[in-house]
Amino acid sequence: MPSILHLDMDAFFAAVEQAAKPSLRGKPVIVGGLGGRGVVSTASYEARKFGVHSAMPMAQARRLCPNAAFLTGRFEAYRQVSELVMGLLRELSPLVEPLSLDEAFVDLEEGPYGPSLAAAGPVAAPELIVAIAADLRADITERTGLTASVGLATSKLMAKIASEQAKPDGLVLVEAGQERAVLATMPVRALPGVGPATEQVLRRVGLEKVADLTAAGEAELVQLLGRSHGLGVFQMSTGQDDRPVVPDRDAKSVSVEDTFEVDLLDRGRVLQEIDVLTARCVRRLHASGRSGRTVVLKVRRFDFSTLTRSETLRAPTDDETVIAETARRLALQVDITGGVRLLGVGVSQLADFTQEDLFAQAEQAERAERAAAQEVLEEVMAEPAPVVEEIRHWRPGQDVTHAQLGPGWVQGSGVGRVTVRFETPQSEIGRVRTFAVDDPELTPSRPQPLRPGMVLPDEEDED
DNA sequence: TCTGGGGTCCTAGGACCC
DNA sequence: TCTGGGGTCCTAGGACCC
Repeated sequence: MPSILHLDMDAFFAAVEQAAKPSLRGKPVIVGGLGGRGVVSTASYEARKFGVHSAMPMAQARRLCPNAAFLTGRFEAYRQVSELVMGLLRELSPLVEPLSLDEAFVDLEEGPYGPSLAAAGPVAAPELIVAIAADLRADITERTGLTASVGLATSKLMAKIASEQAKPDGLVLVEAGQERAVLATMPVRALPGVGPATEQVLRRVGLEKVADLTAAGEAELVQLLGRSHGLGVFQMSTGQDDRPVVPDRDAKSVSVEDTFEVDLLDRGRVLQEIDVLTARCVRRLHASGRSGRTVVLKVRRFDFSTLTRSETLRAPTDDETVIAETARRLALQVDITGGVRLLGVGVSQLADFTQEDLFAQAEQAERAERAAAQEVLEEVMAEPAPVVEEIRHWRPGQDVTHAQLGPGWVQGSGVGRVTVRFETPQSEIGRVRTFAVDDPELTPSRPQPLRPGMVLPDEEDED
């Protein structure tokens, strides 16, 4: 009996922007990194008509759809909506497994509708579950103004494939027993876990449709893709998937990274940026109340070649100094000739406690070991850090409030000016005004709720 | 047109231990 | 003495997902 639901919000980030900004409704909206090296995070359906899609370089998106609104992400707003939606899902079952801000699995069998579903029998159960899902979709739209697509099936695999088929703003049920028939004619890429590399391997031997995979058999797929992946792909091709819906999965790593507008050329700058990244990483670590034992440094060079260097400490830590020193030490092992495009700092092997003096002695010992390496660092770091000029910069899409004119959002800025449109989710299309970038009456602000009564999650969730 | 940021899982080799 | 076999940990890289 189908009891797994997969929910996917339609063009989520872009849809939140359109809900929040009346002037953008019905217009192409593109959310992503706006710098020279940015990529598209989400494109609204209006923008997709121009060929714009996720992960596309922003420069290309601008050429394809020059009249779109280009906005940076407002994750606080997305998180608000996400929490509301996840809350609605949890009313259907305790078994809710979020995959991202805009996607989740739900196992309805374990929720209040479970008994009715079990009792309904093969004919009535599908009708009941479709009714439940239809209510859910209506609920989401009423509470957020956004649309969601839903897939219903007997497994996570099929529910996810069904929701993909349902997009946008739809609902698809795969009835029990129909799994293989639904999959058979789909391209292999439709299977989650089959990406460009796997697709190529399969295509080389003439496997293009999911039915081809089943026909090829387990042994051949294992040969082509390795044991784990091969088995998985074969199982999926037959529509078999008994993975449970698992709520509250703990994160296994915390990491931050930054791509620079211009490649970093000297090691001093690299080390400096590592400190900045470490501070951000540690903030997130603290917020989650955890500590980690392995420190990972990621470096992407000018030619896009990417490498990682890691070091496992004797005990978990959440100490910024320890993590920064470890990451710096790792950085000294990397050849940066030609320039560094991206740096990342991460922590894995997370432990569930916040470190107090439990491991203080171990830390002491490590400090001693590090002293020598530190001396080397000091030399490299001898040059003074350039003063970062603290100019307030306004990013398109950002929420602001004007002391007289109230809430609005940044449409654009440049040559000392910032343009703001004064509108809110409930207002009419607002008017545009231009200010000096340092106008004291203009301040950044928190997102407006999409609906009057919409509950705001706690502020300190940060980052 | 040069390619984000946050993750997960898997593989494989070498160290190390019994 | 001329060569094991398994288990676990660490490190690095790659595929994939949203």
